[in-house]
Amino acid sequence: MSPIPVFEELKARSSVFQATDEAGIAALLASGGAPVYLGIDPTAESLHLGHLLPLLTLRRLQRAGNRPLVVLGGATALIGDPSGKSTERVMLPVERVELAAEAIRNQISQFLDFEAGPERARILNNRDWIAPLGVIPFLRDVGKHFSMGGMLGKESVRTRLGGEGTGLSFTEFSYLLLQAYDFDHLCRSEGCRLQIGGSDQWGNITAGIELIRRCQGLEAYGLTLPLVTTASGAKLGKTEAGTVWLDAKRTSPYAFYQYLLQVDDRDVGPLLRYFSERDPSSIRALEEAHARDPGKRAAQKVLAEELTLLVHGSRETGKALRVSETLFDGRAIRDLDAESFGLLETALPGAVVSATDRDWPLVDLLVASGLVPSKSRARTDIQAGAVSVNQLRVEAADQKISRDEFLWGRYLLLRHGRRRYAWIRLDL
RNA sequence: GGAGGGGUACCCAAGCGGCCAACGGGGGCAGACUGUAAAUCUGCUGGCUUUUGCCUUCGUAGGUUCGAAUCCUACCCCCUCCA
Repeated sequence: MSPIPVFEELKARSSVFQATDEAGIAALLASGGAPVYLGIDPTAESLHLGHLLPLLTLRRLQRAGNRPLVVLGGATALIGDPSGKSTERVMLPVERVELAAEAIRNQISQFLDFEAGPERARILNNRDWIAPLGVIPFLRDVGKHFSMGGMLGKESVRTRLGGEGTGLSFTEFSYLLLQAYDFDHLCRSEGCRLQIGGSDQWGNITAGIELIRRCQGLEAYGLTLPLVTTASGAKLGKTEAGTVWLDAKRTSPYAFYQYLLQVDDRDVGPLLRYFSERDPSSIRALEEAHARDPGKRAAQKVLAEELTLLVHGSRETGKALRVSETLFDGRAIRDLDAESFGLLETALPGAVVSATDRDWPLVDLLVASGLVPSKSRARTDIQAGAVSVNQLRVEAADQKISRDEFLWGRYLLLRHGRRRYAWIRLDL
C-alpha cells in the first residue's frame, strides 16, 4: 500500500480537479474496499490517451485497496453525452456501440486486477439495467426528482442553449438522468458511494449524488480529474494527424512511443506526475535532471517507455526503443544488416514494390509508402527539401530510384520531414 | 409572426460583376536554427496532373450575363431586436 493515504497521493499528482467533499472522500478511500465507479461510453472501438488518466487513477485506487467498478455505457452511448460538446452528436448505430463495448472491455482488462479478493475489479454495462426500464416508471421514479431549473442550470446545457451552437435535442438533454440513474443503481446494487470521471463529468456526477440523496437518503461523493492538455492548449493525444489510440492496430506502439517522446519540455513534468508509477520524489529528481540537460530528454524517455510498457507490453516497447535509436541516434543505415532493417519494417509504414521494374519514380514510392497523399504533394515536398532516401536528401522532383539503390538488394528507407519514416521492400 | 444582420476554404475573417482558387490571421506541413523540444525567421497550404493545363469550392436550387463568391428569385439555417 502507499506510504501516504491514496487521496493525498492523488492530490500530490495534481490529479484532483474537483471534489464534493475532500475529507469524506479521503475517509471513504482510507476505509478500504470502497467501490469506485468510473463510466466510459463506448463511442469508438478503442480507448485513447485521454482515457488513461481516469483509468490509471482507478488503478491507483484499486492498489490502495478499493474496488473498481467500470461501467461501459452501452445504453448511454446510444443517447450521447452533451458534456463538453459544442454541437449535437451524430447518433451511433446499436451494432457499433456493441462492438465498441466489447473492444473497450478487453482494453480495460489490462489495467485492472480482476483476481484480487474484495477489491477485485468488475466491468458492467449499463444497458443491462437501463434497457429494461419502461418509459412510465422511468419518468415517474427518476424524472420526478429532477427540476427543470436545475437541469437548465448545468454548464453543459447552458453552453449549448446560450451560444451560437446547434442547440440541444431532448435526447441529449436527458443524458444526465441516465448517468445519475447509473450511480443510484450502483449505490443500491454494489454499495458504491464514489464516482470519478473527467472534469466535464462534474454535472453528471453531482446529479447522481443528488438522486441518491433524494431516493436513498445516503450521502455519495464525486471526484473529477483534470482534462490533460498540452502547453499549446490541445488535448493530450489529439493531433492534427489524428488521435493517439491505445489499440496497436490504430496507433502502432512505435508511434505511441514517439508521440510521448516528443512531448514539449513544459508538459513532461505534469505528465509524469499524472501517469508515472514512480513516486513523487523520484519524479522530482527526474525533472531536475531534465532541467539541467533537456537535450537528453531523460524525462520524456521515462514517460514514453513507462506508458508504452503499460499499454503495449515489454516486447513491443523494446522494439519501439530499438527502432527509435536506429532512426534517430545518427547512425548510418548502411551499417545495419537486413535483419535489423526487418525490425523497422514491423514498426513503420511502408510498401512492397514489384521487382519486375528496372527503376521507380520517387514520387510513386512516396505515395505508395503512405508518406504523402499524392504525387503533386510529393513533388512539392521534394522541392522543399523534405525528402531523403537512405538518409540522403533528394532535390529533384523527377528523381528515379534504381534497383541498386536498394540496401541489401531489397530495402529502401524513405524519410519525410524530420521524423516520419517509411520503408520500401522489393518483392523478390 | 414582424424588423434587421449574417451563412466564404480546417478555424476566424476580407472580398461584393472580370485582375478570385479567392487579402489577412490562426492552425497545419516543410526548410533554417536546435535537442526527434520551445521560440524565431522563411516557403507552401482546394484537388489532380507530363506545371501546359484540367476538375471542384464561396449555405441550397434555379436565373440574368460573353463572364458571378459578387446581381435577381425561391428555399434552408444562424444571430440580434420587437411581439
